[in-house]
Amino acid sequence: MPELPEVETTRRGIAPLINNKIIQGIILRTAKLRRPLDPELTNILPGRKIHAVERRAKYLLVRCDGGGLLLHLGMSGNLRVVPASTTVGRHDHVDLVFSDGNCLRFNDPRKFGVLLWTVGDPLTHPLLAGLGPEPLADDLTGDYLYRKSRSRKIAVKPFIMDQKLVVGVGNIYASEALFRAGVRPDRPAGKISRRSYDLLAEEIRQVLGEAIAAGGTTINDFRQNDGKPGYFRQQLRVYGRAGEPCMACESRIISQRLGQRSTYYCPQCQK
DNA sequence: ACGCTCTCCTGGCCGC
DNA sequence: TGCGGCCAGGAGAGCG
Repeated sequence: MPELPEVETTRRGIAPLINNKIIQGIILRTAKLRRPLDPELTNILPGRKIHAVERRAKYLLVRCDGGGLLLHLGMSGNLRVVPASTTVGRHDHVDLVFSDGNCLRFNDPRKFGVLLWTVGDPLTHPLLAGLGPEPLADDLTGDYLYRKSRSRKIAVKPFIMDQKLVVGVGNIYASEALFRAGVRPDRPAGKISRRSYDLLAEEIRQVLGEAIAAGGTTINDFRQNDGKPGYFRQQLRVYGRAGEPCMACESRIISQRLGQRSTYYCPQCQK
């Protein structure tokens, strides 16, 4: 589900609803997400106040007194703020309960999510240590991608999805950005020109920005905090469109398996 | 270091 | 209607 735009959409949805709230308790209904949930959370959290909800890569950072919660939505995670008395549904694994009677409810069918407490600044956690630059900041440039890619044989699509290179580009937006930049996803990263990387860096920023503006992309179950889907799906040009005509040239969109992930591209527009 | 595969988990869909 | 197989928005682990 969530790539950077969906995580950012989630952040913007919940931040005003949980900022400055006091945590009264936490309810853990499963022992284990991608990492085991620490039962100590029930002792650590009560009484702490939330100061900010930030995002780094696809992680959400909920800053509190003395530390912060690090949250990753995995493939299928979803966060909503609801009254704590709301009926618990299937896969509602965690409630962060506030003293105002509401709770932040974490639902994750596939249990690929992560939730853990970090002492001090959550940005210093090892999970975040090796991450690449934020694509929406100015530090993602064509020059950077070009330099990092020299002598790399990996296909450019899995290359730009590597969070150590640049964060936030997942399977949907990787295909979309490569289409917009006119680059075939299976080309070796090291063989792509500086000019193409300039374009690609720009298109990554562009497509992520547009997706955030649309509230993210809903394929199956992603929901914004108000329960509405993300509307960017209508603007996808290649993802999920195998066999359909290219919006630019009418060629049939091709689907190909690359690094175990479905990839979509136009054989005419992308070279 | 790099490139590749497997793995965690559940649900939905497709074909038989 | 049931069942097996495959696929799904992520990413860490382990292998050669």
